[in-house]
Amino acid sequence: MSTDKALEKQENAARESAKEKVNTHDRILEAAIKLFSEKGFNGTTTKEIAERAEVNEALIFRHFSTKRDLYGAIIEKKINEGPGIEILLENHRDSKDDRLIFTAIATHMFEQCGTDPTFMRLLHFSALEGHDLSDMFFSTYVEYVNMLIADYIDTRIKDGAFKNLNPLYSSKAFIGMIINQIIVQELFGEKKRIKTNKKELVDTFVEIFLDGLKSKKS
Amino acid sequence: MSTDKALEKQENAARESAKEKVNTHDRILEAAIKLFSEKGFNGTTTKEIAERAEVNEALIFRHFSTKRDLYGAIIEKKINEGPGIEILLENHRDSKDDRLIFTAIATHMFEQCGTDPTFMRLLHFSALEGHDLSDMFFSTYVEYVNMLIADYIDTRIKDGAFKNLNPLYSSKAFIGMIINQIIVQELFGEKKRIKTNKKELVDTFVEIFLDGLKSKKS
DNA sequence: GCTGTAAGTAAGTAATTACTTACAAATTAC
DNA sequence: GTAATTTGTAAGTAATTACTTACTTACAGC
Repeated sequence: MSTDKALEKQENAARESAKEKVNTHDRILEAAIKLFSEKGFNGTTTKEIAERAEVNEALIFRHFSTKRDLYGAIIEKKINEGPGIEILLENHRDSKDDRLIFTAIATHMFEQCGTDPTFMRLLHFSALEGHDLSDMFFSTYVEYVNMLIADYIDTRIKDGAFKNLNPLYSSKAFIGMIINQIIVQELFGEKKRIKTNKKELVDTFVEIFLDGLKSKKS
Repeated sequence: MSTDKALEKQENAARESAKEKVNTHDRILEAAIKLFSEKGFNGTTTKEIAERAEVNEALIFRHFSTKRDLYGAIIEKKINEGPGIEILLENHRDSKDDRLIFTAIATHMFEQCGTDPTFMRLLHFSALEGHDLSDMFFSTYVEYVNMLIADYIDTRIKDGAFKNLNPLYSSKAFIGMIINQIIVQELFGEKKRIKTNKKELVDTFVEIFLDGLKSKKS
């Protein structure tokens, strides 16, 4: 019996250390991210979140005073993660290999959204449902990335490599191609119905974009 | 007094005929479209709809057996309205004036979404919230328009005017530029924060797209 | 061992939800 | 004119919602 009890205690300790490592706070956050991204703020109940996090519902309100607070914490967390596209541009900026750079950007965005489809949904839900932090969410990702790319295009115009088009609008053209494809795939479920050759798609986008931008001289 | 009463009756009749012309059914639909597009399915209550439509809440359930039914009716209505882009293509198809055609398409899409911003929001909400008819909604608009444009591009490739790129992916590139801009404007509220020169934007998009597609010979 | 604090829980609350019912008024059919 | 049918309404229902409360358990510091 004493061995039984000792074993049980050991097991409990092990389970607890494993469970406690991923603490309650994070478990709630994780569950909420999943659910909010699937069904939006209004479509998700605190009861569901509690069940998914395997946590008593009352605990949610110890950690986050309000459901909206929890939502805000999630958006803030995602904002702090950042887009992670700067590195790509920084790494290849000096090479001035436009095809390489824009292919890398497109591929990166597709991969990021492919591995974490919750993100796009969360971003869109927050915009549609009009969350307070939605603007920050948006400017951290959409506007920021837009600015980075516009900046690169601007230098290439000054190099004489690109036509003298509005760099911001040109950037929007490129991002638009990619983001819209991601939206169509992830939000509207095209992914499940139509098979897309991602490499050919990216190549087509980059080809059109670069040939569209290149100055006539070249 | 009799004149008063007669006048009152006349007024009532006039008001009623004016109000009845826009019958209860349509008033409910109209109010629901507005609200669902603003706050989504889960964010909208039947009480709100009734208030906005100036109709007793119970009447909603006489006309639509369920809240979800009402939502379905709205989507179906929007589906039947159609995108209205075929005419543009049909009108200019034989001119083979690519710049004219694609400028017309872009302008048309911007204008349509600018005058009825409810539509884009409704489309997105239905996709995110996973409504049954969302797929049809999507294929009627997004896939259909995509196909029309891909078709035109295909003929231009066969004319030797465009490079031999995948027509569907090329079409996606063009639509992506525009739709993403509309989403950013209407859903994420860029419209209110940043002033965009719509003409320059459209010209930039068309310039990039066409020069990107044009075969080298020309 | 005792005490103060944090973690966890079961039960409940008031408000809101989609939807119903039972009834009155108006309109139409004959 | 009256019967039938449609149109409108006030009040209610059961279920669900976000959030609370009052209580127990686990653990840390001394």
